[in-house]
Amino acid sequence: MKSTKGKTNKEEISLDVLFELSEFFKFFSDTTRIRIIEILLHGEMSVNDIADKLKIGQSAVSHQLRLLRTSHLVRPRRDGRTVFYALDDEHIGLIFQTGLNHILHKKRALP
Amino acid sequence: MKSTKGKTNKEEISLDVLFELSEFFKFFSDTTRIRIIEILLHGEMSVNDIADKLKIGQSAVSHQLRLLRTSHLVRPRRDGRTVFYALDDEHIGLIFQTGLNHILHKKRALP
DNA sequence: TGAATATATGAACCATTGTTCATATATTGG
DNA sequence: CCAATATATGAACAATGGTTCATATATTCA
Repeated sequence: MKSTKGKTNKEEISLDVLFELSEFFKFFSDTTRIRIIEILLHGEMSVNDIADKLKIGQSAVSHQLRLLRTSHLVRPRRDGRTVFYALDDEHIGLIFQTGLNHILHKKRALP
Repeated sequence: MKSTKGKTNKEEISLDVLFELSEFFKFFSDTTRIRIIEILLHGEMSVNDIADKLKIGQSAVSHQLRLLRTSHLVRPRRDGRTVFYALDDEHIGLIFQTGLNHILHKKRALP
């Protein structure tokens, strides 16, 4: 058998892919980053505005944005001296929402 | 307005929930843990068998399992001296698969 | 009960990571 | 060009996290 695309299957998942997968989830596993992601789900925003909104340093935000940018989760758009960041990956919202649903369902004790 | 359950909405998400969400994604953000989770997606398995299969120490596996058990992601079942672990949360498969699909799509350059 | 086997746990250790501080780079308006 | 503003970046630091080692606990079988 070769490939049963989609759905849950019992095929072997390579170590490489599992590693990438854990690396991918890492982006969502930090409070600052997930707050940034949540903000960007509503639309693009400048670095300073993000920092102000989260009440954390500009540098911290910039460092995290670099991480996300390097991995193509966010995309910068320069307008004059301000840089606006937006989500660069359509799947991010889905991952975020899937996790969020889990948390909320658990909280409300809904199976 | 009170609550628009489900789907994507633009309601405020509390800091607490965002924190919990990042904590939840943390379980998937380590190679060892995600490999354990992947194994358990196929069904329950004993601690030693997991360690053997992953070729890592029994202690390391046990430590990670405790973490997952404490957070109710896995559930132990004792049979004699061996303890079998199984996934204890129906949403785990969904999260895993959602992330996996993202990785695979990205790899195959399918938008 | 005592040896053997399976799992759990605590402490120590090293690596990773997120923040801060200082500073560099970039852009605009005067 | 110069001052002001916005963002980026490197180094240092503290905290967190995952593994290992040694040992404890639990269970079965002879």
